[in-house]
Amino acid sequence: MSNVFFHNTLTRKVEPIQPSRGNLVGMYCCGPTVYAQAHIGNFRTFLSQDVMRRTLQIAGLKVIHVRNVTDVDDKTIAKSREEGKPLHEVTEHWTKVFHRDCERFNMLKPQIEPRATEHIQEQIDMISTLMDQGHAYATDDGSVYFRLSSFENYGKLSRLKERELATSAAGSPMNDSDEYERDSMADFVMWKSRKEGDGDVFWESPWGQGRPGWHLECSAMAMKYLGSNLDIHSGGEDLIFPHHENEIAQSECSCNSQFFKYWIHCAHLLVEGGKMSKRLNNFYTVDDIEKKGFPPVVLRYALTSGAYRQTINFTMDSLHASQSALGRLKRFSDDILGASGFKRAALLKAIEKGKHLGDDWGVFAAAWKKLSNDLNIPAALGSIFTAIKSVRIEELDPEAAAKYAISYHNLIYALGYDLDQFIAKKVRVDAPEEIKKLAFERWEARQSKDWATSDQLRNALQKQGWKILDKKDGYVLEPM
RNA sequence: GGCGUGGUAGCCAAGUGGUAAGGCCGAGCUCUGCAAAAGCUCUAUCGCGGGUUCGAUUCCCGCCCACGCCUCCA
Repeated sequence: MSNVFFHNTLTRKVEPIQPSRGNLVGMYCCGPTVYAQAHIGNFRTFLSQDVMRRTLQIAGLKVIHVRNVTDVDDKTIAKSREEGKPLHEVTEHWTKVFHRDCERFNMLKPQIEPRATEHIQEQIDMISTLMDQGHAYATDDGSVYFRLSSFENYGKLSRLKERELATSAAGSPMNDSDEYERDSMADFVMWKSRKEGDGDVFWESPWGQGRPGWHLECSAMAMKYLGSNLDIHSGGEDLIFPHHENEIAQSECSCNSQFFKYWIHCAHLLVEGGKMSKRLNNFYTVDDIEKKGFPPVVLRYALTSGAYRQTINFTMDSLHASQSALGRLKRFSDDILGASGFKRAALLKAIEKGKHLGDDWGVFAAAWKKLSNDLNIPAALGSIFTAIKSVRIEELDPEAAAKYAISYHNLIYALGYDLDQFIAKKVRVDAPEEIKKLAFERWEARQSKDWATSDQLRNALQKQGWKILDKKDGYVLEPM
């Protein structure tokens, strides 16, 4: 039994994570649809999953992380037609952008990143199995639907009753659609027959040309890569219904056993109090935030510092607050590393390689307890700041400092903050010669105790956007 | 209409049946030639009205407000 607890949507309870095989945890995350750059709301979820994985790792578990790339669906096809480019060209491009963004966020790479278009056969096979069992049926146009009435457990995740499905959302396209000949309005599509709008995007199947429905890819790929480690499945809360519900239906019918034990869902992100939308001009990507002067690590802090099951409200204020708070975390890191003789990169590498602490958390025990209890990051951060305040670094010998450094950096690793990126932001801008010259002149004036000249030069520098920080034996220039 | 979440200090945000973590901002102090930076200290009675209880912010009932979902969506 591990000492990590997560909230399971299936049971609506916080449960200890118990892998199905040894200490190996299979974790499947619904990944991006690659038709545009992922926005910060998408990343809120991906970052939570990253912290989840890191936390499991720190707890001593080995995680197999699978995150799919949806590279064929209505949106990707629409985009490719709009741009007049082949589908794979569009999806390749946005996949690369996604990977670059993940890297800048310091996210761990999933060991496996399967793409929908590379698993068409697996998906067709799954449909065939379901057809054979009577769980699916083909329509005259060559589409295949899942027969909802054939799966009595349908709705167990979202707790929707089947009859609510057909009657809810009055006036929605689902209800007045007469395009499909389904047995029941709630039946969902697994194979979509080729339409004119699909262009040259289609595959051959026993039911004719077409393409897989969206829900199918996750079922097929999760089974393929985590067949015997169906532990954690996670995604945004909007996926609970219908996506995950449909995945469960397909998968459990096709293999006759439980499809994933723990379902973990991340709440959405609001921007300035409302839903993010292009129309309101509050639709941000990492690039947008960086252009405003905040490195990805600051954005990471802002996006993860709320509890993952709670809606968070993203604002510019929250970025400023994140930056200041992160500064404190970084300074403690610098100081404790200095006292212990460790180097940050090397220490984090060792932690990543599996040198986890066990129970020896010292003053950081409370923080770890909160983090491992359903990823209560805000509470964990609170404990970290309290702990930091209690440590008198100047009184520590290197051995004691090393203990603090190790436990502290285990938490930093779990939270995934790239503190070096934070430093880099300040140093990134090298001062122009002219500014350096002024600063040097000021330093000389100070040396000769010419305070008037010194203050005058400091003002001049400030006017040009440069802050000067005096040190014991010199000074540092910072852009303001 | 159905489902759900939330209303805690200027802002953000944890939490608990016994008189409220933390962060940001602000103020004061220390340091400094003065500043800046940094460090330390300080700042709430938990939407409203009832009820249960020795005692509720935390449990129950009602109300008000905000937001989200029910169609594609992290």
